[in-house]
Amino acid sequence: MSHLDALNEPQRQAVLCTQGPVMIVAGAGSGKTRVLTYRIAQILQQGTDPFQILALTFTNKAAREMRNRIEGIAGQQARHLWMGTFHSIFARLLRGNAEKIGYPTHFSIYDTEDSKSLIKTIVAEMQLESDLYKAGYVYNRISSAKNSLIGPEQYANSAELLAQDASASRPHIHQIYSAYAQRCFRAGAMDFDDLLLKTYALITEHSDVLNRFQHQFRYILVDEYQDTNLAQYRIIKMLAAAHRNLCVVGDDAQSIYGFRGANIQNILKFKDDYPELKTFQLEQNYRSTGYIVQAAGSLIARNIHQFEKKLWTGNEQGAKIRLSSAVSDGEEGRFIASDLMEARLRNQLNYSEFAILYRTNAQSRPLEEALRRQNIPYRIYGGLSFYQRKEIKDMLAYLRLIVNPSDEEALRRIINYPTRGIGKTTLDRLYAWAGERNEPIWTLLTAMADQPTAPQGMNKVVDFVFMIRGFQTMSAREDAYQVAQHVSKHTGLHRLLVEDKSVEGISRMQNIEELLNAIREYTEEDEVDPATGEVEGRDRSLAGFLQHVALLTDADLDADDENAEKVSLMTIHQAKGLEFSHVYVAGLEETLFPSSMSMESRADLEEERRLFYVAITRAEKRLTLTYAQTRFRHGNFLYPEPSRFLSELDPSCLDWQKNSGHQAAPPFRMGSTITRSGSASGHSYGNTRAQTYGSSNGKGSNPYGKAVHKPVRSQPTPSNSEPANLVQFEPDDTTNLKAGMKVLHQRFGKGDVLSVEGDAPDHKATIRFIQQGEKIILLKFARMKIIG
DNA sequence: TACTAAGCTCTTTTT
DNA sequence: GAGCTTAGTA
Repeated sequence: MSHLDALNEPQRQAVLCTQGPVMIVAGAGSGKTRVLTYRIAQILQQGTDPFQILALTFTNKAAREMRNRIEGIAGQQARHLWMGTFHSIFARLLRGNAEKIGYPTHFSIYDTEDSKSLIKTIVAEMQLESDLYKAGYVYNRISSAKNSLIGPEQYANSAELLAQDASASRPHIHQIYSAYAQRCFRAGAMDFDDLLLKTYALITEHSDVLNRFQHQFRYILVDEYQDTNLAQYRIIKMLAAAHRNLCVVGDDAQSIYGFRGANIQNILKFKDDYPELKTFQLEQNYRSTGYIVQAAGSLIARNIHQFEKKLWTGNEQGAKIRLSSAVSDGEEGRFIASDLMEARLRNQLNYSEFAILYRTNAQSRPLEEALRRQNIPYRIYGGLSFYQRKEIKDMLAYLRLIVNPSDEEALRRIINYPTRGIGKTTLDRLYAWAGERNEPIWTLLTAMADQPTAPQGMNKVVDFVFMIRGFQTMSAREDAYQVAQHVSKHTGLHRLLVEDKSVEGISRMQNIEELLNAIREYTEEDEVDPATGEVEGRDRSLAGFLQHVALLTDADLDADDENAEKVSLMTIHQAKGLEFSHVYVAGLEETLFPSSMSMESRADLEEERRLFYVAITRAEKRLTLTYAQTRFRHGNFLYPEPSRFLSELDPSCLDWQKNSGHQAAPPFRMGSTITRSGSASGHSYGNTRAQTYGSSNGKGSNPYGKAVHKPVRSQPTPSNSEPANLVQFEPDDTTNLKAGMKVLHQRFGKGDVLSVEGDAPDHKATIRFIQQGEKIILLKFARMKIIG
């Protein structure tokens, strides 16, 4: 048992105590993954069949990493562990028992986009006001109901929920929910939440199934237990009921998924369910330097709802946490980029040892711009994932339809794409018929196709049916790659993309090719499927691939890219579980972090604080916090205060950078300062009244384009920081950036200095600038579409 | 029916 | 800034 030497005493105990209910409270950086892997290895060494061990994580990445590490200790048998995300493991359990709850074996999995699209059609069909019943809102409502195991009937019978909806003047949510559930069922489709909800239904309604699982899984381990919701909690509890060898690992201080239904009480109250529980606390942080651990501790101590614990480290004290303010979001990016560059050269570091973290995905843009300008390679996580791109979803929709022709979202997507003359009126008729009979549209379509002559106006539709049927016959014989390639050619999808010679078109084509490659690799390689945990007897059919792909996320895509020399950019949520030598956290501003949506309730604010805690504890050696005094968001300039969280950190851990060198940007460059301070240093603008130049559409007095006045939200303290004469200038499509600048010159006189960094002559531009006396200060231009 | 341009909205985190 | 809707045209 020599490998256990690598563990400290609490870790060792947690590993060796394999029997009965166990809770491991593992502080940030305390070696949680290590304990989990050694524990599983330990259970295997006691002679347990890997098939009897169930290990649940929240991300494929965590599962994959753990499997690899266990394989390193315990060898090949690690491949047969039931290890994966809640969603993928439950999907696998559901596949095997789908018919018991009335679903086809190859049920589809709707992603958020599919779900919202379906909700939108239902709202339209029910003739409800689409402003009130916005898809996102309704989806969240339904999702949180499902996460609390509330089905449509229970929803309709819950006085509390109905009252909530009524007071939000959206009384029809329960009807939408009911229709939505019906339509998903009719389509043989489950959304993400259904994977939990239906698993729960399966094991509560079919005791034989529950029994089988209960006896199969002698050992159950759950990672990130603080992020489980009610559905997950109940399912785990039922599965563990026979053997009671349940081990949960988590850190209440890192519970950051409340918005997704995660209930921190699951970990705080875990002992109530298991009185014989053994608890192990891992409090020694191996990851970070002293100041970082201390600052993190001082922050999280402000939260009331948590376990009593003291995180400590034996590591050296290290450097203090640096705190820096920038004049604008662009300046913030430039500061980070140049600081990063300098630190890298001075300390001989690899780019991959740096991460830039932020609260919202939208913050990545100015950061990316700054990095590109300095030629710093970066990898950005999140945003549009590969599998959410339009062309990929189109292709997948064909494949989904082949496997499950009832899948109405897939059908809707591609029945007329590429266009084949099946227009809106035709579709409306089909939907109406299907609705009347409550049958999948496909049933209707095949009925039409099997008649000797097609009904009026349905010839094209019948052609479509025969095409899909042809694909189906093929997929019975060939593997996924063959089918996909055939589909790409015979639907016209391929031709459509090849003909598009624009930059976007070419990249779309490349994406399709990448998808085909991924499919081929899937059919050939022998690696463990991270989404299903299967390797031998792996399903190489189309159905297998779709199952595999439905639950992948962006973070899973290019695992081989992981060691590339690139700076990582991601939201803090995505950074959970990761660590970096040098970390920047950008955008520490009130209303952004904490988010304005989380400032109402104490619980929400505590979650934001935990999120900041997660951000801080990602850093090993050096942590830099930044905020901007001006932020351009969604077409408006904001003037946020520094985040309250900054003042919650133990000041003895902080090193305030006195705005060194970054206070006053040189004039006439993008991102120039907009502050109008009454004091000595600032600029003074004579005219504070907003002006609008030009008229609309090039047809009026201004032949070059139009200018739109944007109302400016001023700071509560009106004494400073209010931009004067903010104008947005939008050249029309015949005007490129240079021409746009020329227009500005003409309008404001030759003496005015106006320039942009870089050159983008092929781009349509949105230009924002202010007039300062006789001068124009360019604040920002944003590249838009490339002109033909 | 298909395509394009213009207009409007809203602003968090994700398996 | 992007996604979606609407209006207008071929």
